[in-house]
Amino acid sequence: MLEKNNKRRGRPRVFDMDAALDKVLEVFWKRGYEGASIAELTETLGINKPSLYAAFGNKEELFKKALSRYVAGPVAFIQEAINQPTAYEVAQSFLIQAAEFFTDMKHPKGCLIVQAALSESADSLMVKDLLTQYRYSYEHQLARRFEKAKKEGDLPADANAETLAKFLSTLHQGMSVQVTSGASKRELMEIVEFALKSWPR
Amino acid sequence: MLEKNNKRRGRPRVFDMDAALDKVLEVFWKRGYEGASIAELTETLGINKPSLYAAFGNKEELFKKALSRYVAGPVAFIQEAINQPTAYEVAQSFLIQAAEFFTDMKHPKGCLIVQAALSESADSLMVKDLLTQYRYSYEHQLARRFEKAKKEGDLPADANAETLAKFLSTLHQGMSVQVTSGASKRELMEIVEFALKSWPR
DNA sequence: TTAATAAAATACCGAACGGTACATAAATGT
DNA sequence: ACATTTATGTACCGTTCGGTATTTTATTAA
Repeated sequence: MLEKNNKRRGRPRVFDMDAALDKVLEVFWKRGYEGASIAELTETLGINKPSLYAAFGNKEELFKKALSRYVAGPVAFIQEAINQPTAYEVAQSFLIQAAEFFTDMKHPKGCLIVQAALSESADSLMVKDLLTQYRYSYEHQLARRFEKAKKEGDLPADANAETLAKFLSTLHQGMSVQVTSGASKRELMEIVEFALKSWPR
Repeated sequence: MLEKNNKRRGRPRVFDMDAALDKVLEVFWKRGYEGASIAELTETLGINKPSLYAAFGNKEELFKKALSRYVAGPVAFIQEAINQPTAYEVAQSFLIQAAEFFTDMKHPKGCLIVQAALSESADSLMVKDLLTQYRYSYEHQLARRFEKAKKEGDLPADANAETLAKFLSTLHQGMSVQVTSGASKRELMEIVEFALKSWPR
């Protein structure tokens, strides 16, 4: 097994890169991509700009690295939802966990992937498109899961897997907006409960 | 009746203020509050910065004036929805018109009030809070309408008017995000149709 | 002990940001 | 004709933006 290389040559880095990326993620999460300034990021980390650029590249690369930690960490609950045994439980798990996640006070409210870059602007175009792809990717995973459910018989044959997935995505994205407007976990749960009433089974 | 005062003293303004505000609105709509720069606004209007500031005040006041035109114009469809005779038709009208509005190619996609200022940042804080109030106000109008529907009997007595209103708001806000990701009118309509299946009546 | 390496801190770059001082031009009131 | 009023164009304000050149410092390899 590979041992961590503690004997790197040159002056040792004074900050931990993974911990730094988690802090960076929080700033992007709160401020959005364009709203997060390099100055705020470096102040948060307690380092100078050249150190930031040397370690992570420019702002866009930095965002992508923080985003990778986001999808590998906080958002992993989506896989748990998809692995539920029935379509109904998939939907229920997805929405309930989203409601809990969005209102968890251990991190900024709402979803980074939904809110970090919604508007059209010249220099955030790549980031906006990247986040759009992520949203579509999650939606597509849900759709495939519901296709499987149709074959397994826990969704009626006439159910539209893509519409069901898009409905969940839309509700998820709306909940992310709601929570930035101050909606509570309890309120989100009531929405979820109502939304699941129309679920076909 | 008051006649339009065509004989104002001093050098006449070279642009029409209402038409200018409509153009300003489009820019804020596309770019968001912070993403819309004074430079882009003045270039769009074909005027210089001092003219803009003299006519409308600073960026925040300018946004508020453009927002007033937004709520008086494009978003007036909400009143039409609220005036429908039954709760179900209110919900149906609200969502269908939102789907049409969001995908209308005559103006930027999505909803200004939902997307213009979602992130937390120092100088857009007032605007963010203002838009949050607007969102809450619309939601509250829906809730009151559904309370009325309960009294009139076209909603069951055990229906929760606030939850129904919040559900519609959430879906509306999610649809606004969906459309900036490229969702079509047809896709939105399928979501709407599905969402209305669970409507109590 | 010295060379090589890599990260640190300082200081700076041009461009864009929101906003304004000031002189000028075009209209009306007297 | 002339003062008054109001909008215009130019030129500028200080600040912040993302990003970097350069020097210094701390470590390892030889």
